[in-house]
Amino acid sequence: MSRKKAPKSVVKRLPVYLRILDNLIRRDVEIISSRVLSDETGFTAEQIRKDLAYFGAFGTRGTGYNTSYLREKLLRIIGLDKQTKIIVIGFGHLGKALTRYNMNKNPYVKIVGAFDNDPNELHTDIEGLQVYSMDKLSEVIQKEDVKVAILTVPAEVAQQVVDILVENGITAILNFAPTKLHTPEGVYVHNADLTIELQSLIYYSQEDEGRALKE
Amino acid sequence: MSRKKAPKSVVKRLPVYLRILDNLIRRDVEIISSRVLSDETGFTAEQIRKDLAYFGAFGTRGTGYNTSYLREKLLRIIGLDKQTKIIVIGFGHLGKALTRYNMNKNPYVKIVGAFDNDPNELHTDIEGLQVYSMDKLSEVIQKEDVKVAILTVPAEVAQQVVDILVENGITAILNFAPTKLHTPEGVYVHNADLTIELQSLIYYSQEDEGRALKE
DNA sequence: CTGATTTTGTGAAATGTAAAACTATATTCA
DNA sequence: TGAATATAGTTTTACATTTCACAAAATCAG
Repeated sequence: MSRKKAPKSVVKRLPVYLRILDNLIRRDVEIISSRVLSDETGFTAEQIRKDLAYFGAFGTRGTGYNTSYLREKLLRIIGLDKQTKIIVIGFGHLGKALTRYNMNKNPYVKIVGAFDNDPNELHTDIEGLQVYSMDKLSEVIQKEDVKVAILTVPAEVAQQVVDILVENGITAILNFAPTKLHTPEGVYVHNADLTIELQSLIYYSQEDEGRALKE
Repeated sequence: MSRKKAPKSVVKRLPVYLRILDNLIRRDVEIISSRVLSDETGFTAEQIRKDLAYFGAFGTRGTGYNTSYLREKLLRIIGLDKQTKIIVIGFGHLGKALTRYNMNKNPYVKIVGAFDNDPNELHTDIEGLQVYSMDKLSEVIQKEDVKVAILTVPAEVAQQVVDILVENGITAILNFAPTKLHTPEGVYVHNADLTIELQSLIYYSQEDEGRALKE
């Protein structure tokens, strides 16, 4: 039976389920119900079951889900069953912090290179990390067959860098540059614009949301 | 005439409009149509008009929007007409990078303090920034009357820190800790979980999204 | 000044997403 | 063994958001 394409909102929840499963397995929990997953994640049990149903039937009625089995399935669905190669472009403070973060906390990905224009940034104290000058970008992407890039360059040069990325086969970009990127069909961009996150947060920080009303 | 509460999706777009307006004003553009705003933002013109309609009628039919006027209105709606005080909790690499980023790029906010447990992190080369030990948290929040916090502490201590934040009147949290936070009604949490962003990106990086289908 | 044009603002329709209700299947225990 | 219980999977309903279509208002051309 054929299923519909999973909406973005569903895909965003899969890594949350995965993380919870990792925690449960570490605590030797073998079976978990959608009800308990609901408590752990904050999503409703119905939603969790529905989300998983986009990809198959992984549970046992009357019992629940086997944590290890469901984890394996999720890894495969998300695409983490094989290690994903990633590059970081823009190696300022943010780029460095993100690189460190992922190398320490994210076993499913491997950062195969960082890139910066500024020669001062071309050496690093991060162990096992190759830092290249920007003109090595095409070469490394092709040689390592990289599909995913994290972008932390200044807004002014972001589009120009993205054009190179796309040209060399990058298909997904996590964009921290505060600008809209233009990409062809088939290249997925997720904007992680910290200024926008913060500003929308400030909206909600004000008790007087009544300013949104007029009479 | 009374308007409905603006949905989250609308609030998330307001800062995008604001950024475009800032750029236009810098280029001395005085009038802008929803059509051109659409080109700049990637959102449809209808959506932009509808978004703005949640808060009032700011344009002139037949002409468009006055950039300076709309900017003033948006600043007021978002809550950026007065400078917002912010604290950063967790002053590791990510906390430092975010602090620097906001101090350099975000004129609408002021970071009034950073906090960390580790004494090594309590001095900084960031000019004009106060770094405190964690036990000063309550005191500073109350003295400065802070409402917004950026959280970059380890997952294990995140909830415990959040409890202190809430207790002292913080109403909005930008959470980078990879864990679900429990907060009372009225406290807004935005999760900026970089691992989850990256993993959902990897899902889309795979040409074969057909794995989402079964036959 | 009048008709054509532009562009906003808004009610209605369509779409997408989440929640609820229901059905099917497995387990447990008397 | 079989009734009661638990829980996944599916269908239906409700809700939220976006898109569409058009009326209202301003501008412009002659």
